[in-house]
Amino acid sequence: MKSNLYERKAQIFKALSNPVRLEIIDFLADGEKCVCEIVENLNYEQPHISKSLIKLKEAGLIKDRKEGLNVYYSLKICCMGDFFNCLNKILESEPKL
Amino acid sequence: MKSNLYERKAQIFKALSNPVRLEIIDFLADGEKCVCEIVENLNYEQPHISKSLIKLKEAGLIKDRKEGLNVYYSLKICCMGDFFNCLNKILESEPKL
DNA sequence: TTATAATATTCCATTTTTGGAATATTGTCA
DNA sequence: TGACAATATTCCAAAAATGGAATATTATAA
Repeated sequence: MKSNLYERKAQIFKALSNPVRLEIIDFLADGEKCVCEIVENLNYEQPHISKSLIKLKEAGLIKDRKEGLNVYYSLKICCMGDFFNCLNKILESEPKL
Repeated sequence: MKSNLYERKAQIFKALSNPVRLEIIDFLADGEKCVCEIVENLNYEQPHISKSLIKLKEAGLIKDRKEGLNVYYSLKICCMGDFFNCLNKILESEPKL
């Protein structure tokens, strides 16, 4: 396996290594959302959300679709759900958080 | 879902967000290895490997077992393999790396 | 054209990560 | 005990991430 493949994977995990971005991913698991919906539902400033979305998109984890003034984001990687479910199970049974 | 659960998950992804640590995880997928084997097989300085292992251990991704002078590390999270396989498939079919 | 709503970008100070180099710790054996 | 092998720790400067605040861009509608 090539070194740049590790770099690429590291980029994906780096995009996921932030609580705000994880919360966004979780929210998008419900289906496509526009930025305004994300801003309304999660409690962060709009520029913060916007920057987070861009980082997730650069990593290839989400994709966007423009429609008029709105930009809709949705998940792009299918296997994320399984991994997150597994992590959740492990974390729920963790002795101390 | 609680905020500290996102923090905890972010910690896990942060531990995975580095090419050297991903290479170590890959090497450990083969089974338990001592630090010396890891140092011999991957081309990094021993202190670098040691620090990487500790970060992975703190995140709860690997565990260690001491035996004499040696310390053996092994993977602790089962579902990682599936997710990595899925990521590999996606990355292999990516237009440009 | 102008105002406005939705989203993105820039700037910036603070914190965190990174990886190299030197050194410390620990266990074993003679 | 003393030497040595395996591993961990500390120190440090450079690089990157973080998140707040202000501002810019873009599309639409009046």
